[in-house]
Formats: sequence, C-alpha cells, structure tokens
Amino acid sequence: MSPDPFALDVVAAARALVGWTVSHAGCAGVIVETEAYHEREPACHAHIGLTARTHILFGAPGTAYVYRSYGIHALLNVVVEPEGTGAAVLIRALEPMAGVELMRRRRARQAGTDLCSGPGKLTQALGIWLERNGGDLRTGPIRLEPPPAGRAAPALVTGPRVGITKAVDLPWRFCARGSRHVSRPWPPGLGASRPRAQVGSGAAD
DNA sequence: CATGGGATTGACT
DNA sequence: GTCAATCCCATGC
Repeated sequence: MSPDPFALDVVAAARALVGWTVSHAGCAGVIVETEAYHEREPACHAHIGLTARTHILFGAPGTAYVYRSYGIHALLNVVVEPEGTGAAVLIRALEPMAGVELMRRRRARQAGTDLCSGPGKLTQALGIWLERNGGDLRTGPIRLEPPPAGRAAPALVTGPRVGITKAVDLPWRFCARGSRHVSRPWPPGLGASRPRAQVGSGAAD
C-alpha cells in the first residue's frame, strides 16, 4: 500500500491516517481519531469557496491547515485531495508516544487528565500554534510519518462528526477501536475501558 | 463599519 | 448537566 494517503479522497485519507505518527517540538503521538471535511458539504470551511482563510485547504496535499477555534484553540488538519479541491482531515486525538513529560508541562493545568484526547488538547500538548498553518507535513516542523511497514491497519469505529451544526449525519469520524485516547463523546462500539474512578453509580460492566 | 458565529475545553451547579 | 472564554473571519448594511 502506498505510504501517501494525501492524494486519496478525503474519507479514504481520514481512515488511512489513523495509525500514523504526528511529531513536533520534542513530542510525538499516534493518531487514534480523525474526521473528514470536504468542500461539497457545508461543515467544511472550504464550502464557502476560496478566501483568505480557506485558501490553504485548496492547496497542495500534505500541507498543514491550522486554524483558531472558538478564539482559543488551534486545530490541526491535513490537506488532502488534488490541488484545487478543498478537503482536509482533522486530527482529533493522539496516543502520546514520546515527550510525555513535555506534554504535561505544556498542559500543566490539566496534567492529570488526558493529554491529547481532543483536537485542541493535542495541539497544546505538542506546542502547535497558528504559525504552523501552511507548513509541509512531510518535511516539518510538524512531521507526519506512516506506521511501521507490515503493521496491520487498526480496526476503526465509524460515527458522525463531533461539534458541528451542519451535515451532522455524515459518518465521517473514525476512531481506533479499543483506544481510550479518543476524544469525548466516545462512539458506540469503541470498546475502550473507562479511565477508572467513574464507576460507582451502580452500573455493572 | 458592526455584528455573529464557531471542526473546543475546563470549570461549575 | 450548563456555560463562559476569546478573536478572526465572513457577512450585511
């Protein structure tokens, strides 16, 4: 299988990118959750067409699209599909693999909770900010690397995308089955065990 | 030029 | 469960 998912259609790319590694500024994690966005559906920023904000989405596949969300957070996307088509894969969660102490320091206020279990959390943990918008993910500073050759593709759980108000029924969210590093709300059938200490309300396993 | 709205998170009732 | 934070961009007058 080609190690270049960037030219694939956005849904295939979103599925293929689960299991890849993202690294930046001394930290790295394996992607456990993605979502697909495409200009032909209204939840995608590129739906409004080519503007100052969206032109990166129409650019070369393998480019980083980093934008500010709710005035507070930076969200990381991988631009996919051929140049001229507005499409991207949102990286929603990572399993921390390297530089975990540095991640904890960057997220000092939430050191006890999950470090990368959300699109705004992982950019904070990795030190990714808006200045990375437009960068080439194959050369860095943000690097995207394929899983080791021969590793089986992770089983995926599919569900509707999170946090949007348009095209809410499209099943374009993909989570690694069994991973407890996925963002909330966990999709049905994820198969991950609860983080502990939340049990007690009488529910048995 | 004024205004509305987020591809979210963490704190609080 | 509810809700504020915070700011750039897109839209409308």
